[in-house]
Amino acid sequence: MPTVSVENYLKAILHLEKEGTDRVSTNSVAEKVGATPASTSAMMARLGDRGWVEYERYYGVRLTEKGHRMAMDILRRHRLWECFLLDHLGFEWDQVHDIAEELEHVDSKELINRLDAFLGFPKLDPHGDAIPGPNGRFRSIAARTLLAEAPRNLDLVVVGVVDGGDAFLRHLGVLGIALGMRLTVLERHVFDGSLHVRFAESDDLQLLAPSVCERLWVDQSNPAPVILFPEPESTD
Amino acid sequence: MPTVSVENYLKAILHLEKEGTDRVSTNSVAEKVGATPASTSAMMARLGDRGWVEYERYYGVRLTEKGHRMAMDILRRHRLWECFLLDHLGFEWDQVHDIAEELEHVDSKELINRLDAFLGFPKLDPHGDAIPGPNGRFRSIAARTLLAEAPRNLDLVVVGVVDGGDAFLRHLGVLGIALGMRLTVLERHVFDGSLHVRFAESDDLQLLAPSVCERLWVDQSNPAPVILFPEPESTD
DNA sequence: TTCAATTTTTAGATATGACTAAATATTAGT
DNA sequence: ACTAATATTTAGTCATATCTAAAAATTGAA
Repeated sequence: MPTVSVENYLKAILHLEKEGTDRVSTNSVAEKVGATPASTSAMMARLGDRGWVEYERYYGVRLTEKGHRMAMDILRRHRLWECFLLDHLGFEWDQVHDIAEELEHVDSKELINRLDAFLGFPKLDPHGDAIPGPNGRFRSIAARTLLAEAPRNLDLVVVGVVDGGDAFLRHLGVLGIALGMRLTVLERHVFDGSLHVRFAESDDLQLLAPSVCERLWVDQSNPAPVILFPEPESTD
Repeated sequence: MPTVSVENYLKAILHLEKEGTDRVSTNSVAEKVGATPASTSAMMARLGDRGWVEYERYYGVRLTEKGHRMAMDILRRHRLWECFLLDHLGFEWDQVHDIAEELEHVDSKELINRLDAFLGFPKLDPHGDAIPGPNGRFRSIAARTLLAEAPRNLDLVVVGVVDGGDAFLRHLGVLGIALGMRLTVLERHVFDGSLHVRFAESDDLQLLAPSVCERLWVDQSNPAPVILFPEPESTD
């Protein structure tokens, strides 16, 4: 059973891995959790001993399967609590993060699964980020979603356009977007709903206007398998 | 800002003080929190240094005003979470305690006040125990409540009977209960709603049947002052 | 490819909170 | 009032998690 501190480090590593780097450096983790590199170095060694990360001195860490599951579970708890705080307690956007940061460490599978049900099994939190399911994987999004409504950090494929008119198709050409291209939503901007998107093939970053996002159908390019029965509780 | 451990000790001391003892012994606290007397001794000294208890070596502790407020606040958080778990997440009675025990340590006045509002400002938790208000005092119960519905651990007075018939009044005589007597509900038994009650004047313990509790009006004998505006946040 | 800059780790302290074992204070019983 | 039983504290360790300062490894630039 991990301590609060351990959970914070695992969460930080998960977030950094999502930013693309294969291995995560000690310094970047230190900065993320707000600790010194020295403390972080010690913690990385402990995480390695417990089998949550692969740690090679001087070369950073990578989450193991076990560590990844654990970090996804923390993310799940965090995002479900955010939903609750916003939808049911009437908190504002900017207030929820810190409180969810504390609630996420309350450890009870039963509690979180019931909270999930209470909230209606949401797929997205109020920031538009995907909420992992009880199996520690992101839930499949419905086949064919508008890009404007797709969760962040999922591998997506462009599968269609809403508006087949010439003007829009030409505009897509200008942007270099075509059917079948794979992409990931990195950031959803609150101001107007425009998206920062990374294209997998070219590794290009683009800012897409809402007018575009609302006219593109996307699907998951490697949907997680559907799990009918939850996995047995882990024993650690 | 107290640690989780400190909060657990304060809570234990509050509970033990409610059992009547003026000063609480180190061993009883140790047993309550599940630590050794040695660890507890060290903790009592720390709590004393921080001004949460008056601690005299070998003679036990007593909560200070500050410590009492803090402990009442923990109790408030615990009982509000219990309400939430039972009423909204569909937990069973016996499952809620352990989870509430974790949730109670999440420290955010804002969160708890909003949860309170979400739950409709309940006066009693599902065990029939009183829930402290945001000012750290038990809320006044409505003038004249049925004894059957009164919170535990409050100083009450018998102010009337529902059924003025001879048979009931004679029965009250047999039990030695009269108007004006002061009493406290110690325990509400889930089985049939019967109550263990302590009479203040005689210090007598009695088990009252539901048929009696449902026919007696009680009121608080020393109602807490009504606080219209919450106290300013404490600075420690 | 060598050496200076950067990153990361080690060494050595500190604080909290827990433990066991030993010492000491209080209390009850005669 | 004295002693045996009980309660409590002290002394000495340990584990976690943090820090600063110093040492060592890696990286990058000439």
